[in-house]
Parts: sequence; C-alpha cells; structure tokens
Amino acid sequence: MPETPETAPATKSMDDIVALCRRRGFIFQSSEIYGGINGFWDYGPLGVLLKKNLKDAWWQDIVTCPADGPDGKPLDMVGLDSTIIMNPKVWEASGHLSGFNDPMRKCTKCGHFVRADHLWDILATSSPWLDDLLQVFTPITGEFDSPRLLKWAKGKGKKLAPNLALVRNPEVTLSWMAQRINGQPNVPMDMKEFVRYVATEQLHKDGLQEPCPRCGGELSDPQQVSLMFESWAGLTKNDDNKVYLRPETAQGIFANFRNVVDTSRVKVPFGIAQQGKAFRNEVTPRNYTFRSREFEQMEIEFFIRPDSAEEWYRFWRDTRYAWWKAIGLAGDNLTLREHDRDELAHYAKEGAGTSDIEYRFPFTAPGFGELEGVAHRTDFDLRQHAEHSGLGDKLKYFDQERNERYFPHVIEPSAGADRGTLAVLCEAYTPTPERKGSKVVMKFHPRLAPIKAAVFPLVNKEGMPEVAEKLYRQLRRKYSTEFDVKQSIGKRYARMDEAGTPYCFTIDGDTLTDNTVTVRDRDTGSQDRIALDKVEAFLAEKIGE
RNA sequence: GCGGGUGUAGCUCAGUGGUAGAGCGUCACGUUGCCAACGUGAAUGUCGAGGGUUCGAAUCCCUUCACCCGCUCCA
Repeated sequence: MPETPETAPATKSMDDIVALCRRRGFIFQSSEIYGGINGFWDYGPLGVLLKKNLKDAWWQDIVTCPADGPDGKPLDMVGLDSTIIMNPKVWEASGHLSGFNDPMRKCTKCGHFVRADHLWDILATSSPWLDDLLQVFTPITGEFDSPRLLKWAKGKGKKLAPNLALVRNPEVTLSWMAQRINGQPNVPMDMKEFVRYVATEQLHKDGLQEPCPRCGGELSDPQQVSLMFESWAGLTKNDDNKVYLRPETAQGIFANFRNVVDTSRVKVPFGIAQQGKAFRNEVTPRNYTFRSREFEQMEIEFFIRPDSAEEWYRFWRDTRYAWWKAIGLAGDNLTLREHDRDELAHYAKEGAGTSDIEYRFPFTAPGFGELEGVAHRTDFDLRQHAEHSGLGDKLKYFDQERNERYFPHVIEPSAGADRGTLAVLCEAYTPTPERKGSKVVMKFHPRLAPIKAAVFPLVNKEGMPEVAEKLYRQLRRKYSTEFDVKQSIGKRYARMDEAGTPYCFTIDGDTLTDNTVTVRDRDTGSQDRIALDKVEAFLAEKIGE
C-alpha cells in the first residue's frame, strides 16, 4: 500500500491536476485540434493504462476471483458484453424513454430552463404563499394543527379554493388532501407538498400560469428534451428505425438475463457483470471528466431471492466500499452515504435502500461526488421486460430446489470507470515541495500504476546501458516498464514520479562488479541495493504477478 | 440555457494598431558518477475559430467554440 498522501485533495488545485494530466498524457480534450467538444474526453498513453488497470482490477475482483459471499462461499459471477444500440423497446420497458425525455419549460423572458415536473417543488420553496402559510401552520412533528388551519382558511374566506370545503369540515378535507398527496388518508402531509397543492389549486382557479421561479416571467409550454443520444439503424432517417445509444449498461444485462441463466448454469444468488460505454446528453457537462456525455460504466446486476435483499444489499454496499479503499482511496476522502427516501430512483422506492460511495474531489470539496451507486432495484426491471417483451412468466427464474418460479430481486453496484480514474488521479496527486527533485509525485496504488518500473543506466557509457537494456527486456515481459538513457538521473526520476512509477532500477558502476542495482522508491525517494537477479522477484512481491 | 471570467509555442506568460517574443519543457550532439546539473545547437505558432473595420489587426467591433466559476440541470 502506498502511504497516505500528506496533502488532502481539498488543498490540491484541480487546475494543477488537470495540467499534469495534460502534460504527462493522462487525459486530453476530445478533438482538441478543432477546438474540442463539450463533454467528451480522450485518454492519452498513461491515462489509458491507468483506466485499463482500474477496469482490470474490477474485473479481476468481481468476475475472475470475486469475494466470498455472506455465506462464506465464493460468489457466482459471470461477465457480459452487450451492444450499445439495442431494440428501442428496451428503453420503453426500462422507463428511460419517458423518464429520460423530460418535458422542460423555458422562460420567455430570462431563458431560465426548468423541468416541468419539478416546477412546483421550486415554487413551493420560494412562493410568496409559503411565508403566509408558515405563519399559520407550524408543523409540529410533521403534522398540521387543524384548528389553526381552520382559522387561517376562514381568514382567507372564499379566496382559497372553496371546493376544498376546508372551511366547513377541516378534518375531512385534511384527510382528503392527504389522500391526494400521500396516496393514503390520515398521513401527515409534507409541507412542501401541501403548499404546492394549495398554490396550484389557487393559481389554476384564477386562470393564471405558473410563473418562472427566477423572474416571474411567462413559461413556454412543456417541450420534450432528450437526454438520450439518438441515431438511425439503416440508411434512412425516420421514426421506424430510430435507435438510441444506451444511457446505462444495466439494461443489456436484464435483456440477456434468460440467455445467461439458460447457458451458464448459474443459480440464484448470482451476478452478471459488464463494463462498457454509456451516453447521456447532460445539460451541463462539468468538472473535467466527472460529468461527461460519453462515459464508461462498470456494473453488476446481482440476482437474489426477494427475501434476502437486506442481507445482499448490505453485503454489496460494504464490499464495494472496501474495494475502493483497497485500490488506494483510503482516508477521509472516501465516504459511504445512504440515500434519503425521497431521493430514491423510481425503481428503488420500495427497496432495501440505495447508497452512494462518494469521493471528495477538489471541485466538490468539502462535499463529495458519486463514484458508485449501490441500489436495490427490486424486480422492477425484470418485470418490465417480462411485460414489454410479452414473455411474461417465462422470464421468471425457476428455483429447482424449492420448486418455485419467481422474478429475482436485483442488487446493483454501478460504478463509473471515468470517475474512478479521476478520483484515483486526484488522490494520487501529491505536491512534494520538500524534495530536491520532483515537485509532484503521483502516488498510485502499485496495482493501478500505468508504469510499474523503470530501468536506467546511471550514465550512458561503460557498459551500463547494455546491462540496463537486458534488465528492461526481462521485466517488460511481465510489467509495463520504461527504459531511458537520456539526460540526468534526477530528471529521469522526476519524470517517473509524475507518471507514478513505483520503482526505478538504476544500473551503476557497482552493478558491473557485484551485480547489484539501486532500487529507488517513488513515495519516499529512498534507495536500496538489491541483487540484479532478484529484481523480478522484488516486483512480484511489491506489485504482484 | 442565463450571468461573470479566460483563450498568444507542449507549459507559464509578455506583447493595446506597424517584423510574433522570453523562460521552462522537448529533440540532437558533447558532457555526466544518484534526485528536474552544464555547454552548443535545433524544432515547435490556424495569436481558439469565422466575419468586419483599417493601407495594415494578436491588439478595435460582431458572431461563434472551448474551458473555469456561480445559477439551472444531473430518472
């Protein structure tokens, strides 16, 4: 394990990290020579290695050699690689065609853009009605004081939608409103919901339009905007062959659920894992690669018996949190956050819960940004596909031992490969003003380091380059290795520090007589001598095979 | 989509209407004796892009693109 960086990311400058990523070839702007394109990023020679190492570590620890489950037995995991473009019915079933194509309203005066179905949430928190209402109702432990409500309503007289019958029978009215708002009577109403309800009734009754929350101007009619990229499968562009670039990899797994069950002898509980690109037309791509329009996901759909959801949800939440820690995101910058009920996605409302594993990026500090979400998706997706595909119960899983058919529930740990890579870059970035040479060291976990080792002749003469090249040729068969004979030894060390190479091996005059080399440690700058023929074993011990 | 800021060599920047520059980096050669040494030389510019004003534009005007900050958005 690398030592914990002495500088917290909060004190690291994102500008400096971005500059290093560009200078050393980790990340470039896509199509930069044409001025770039908003929301798209390329990985350079070092970046592609770093991201690949992260994805490989994930695949190794999820599919090839996963952890033991709660029962102490190895998890049953298989991989998958589904296409980016699928039958559009997949997106009808998943809800993305409705949920991802939100009606938006635009203010004709100030250009403000707001989701039509979020409008009242915003208005309710800033409406002039709110103060008025708050003065008369003080929610006590979440409930409204009926007598005070009655008094307030009487004061408003007929101005407040008389059809509410509030004045005549507050108890009945409150119950009825709770039914409308909460779906069931006699449940305390949320204040925001209540204000929203009253305000809507009143405005519509007065024949008024909802105002722009920003300037009070007039809003356009709701218009469809699409968060999904569209294309056409076929030569002609028309509605019949319209297709979408997937906004998540998960649906490829659900769509293949029956194929996998039928061909790979998996039994519930088991998981299907997939890595791949996904695309979202984000309104505002921001914060470097954190919110990109094209991004890569690492997703697991883990299928379980419905009654074991709690146990598996906790298992995956804790396992995934521990994984991010193990690859170097240790310390206070990593956190696990359980979602509040009201921020749960539509498919997770009834589930055991949703958690985010979050990292404190320099641009989110002191807050955190999501790296991975672990959600209990219930059987929502399989049921949707059963219905939309017409397969119905045929999509159910048959449990041989129990002799029963059911839709398994799903625990979904869904991680962002680009966000993970970015977090690793931020965590590794360590200014070292105290050092004589390098000003910045990238302290990657050895498993993730793009280059594992470098071999240098101390000087470019007296047979040292030949010995060094021989060692280089030996190491590169197993490890990503650099070989450099040019310029001063200090400069070569410094370059490797910025690339995050854990170990440098230097061939010097002594090597020629006693067959030992200098091994220099990236994190401390300290040097040791080891035997030339022990270098490979040294790397195997420090980095792994 | 709104408001503010930025854009000149790979990087940091100078250049306010008149021949596009410096330092660092990169490369070559020489040197080298463990932490971005030194010498000599070299390469590198759509001055973000397009248009306009002008005898002449990196510089003034318009449009646009990208990035940063704040909103908004982020099932």
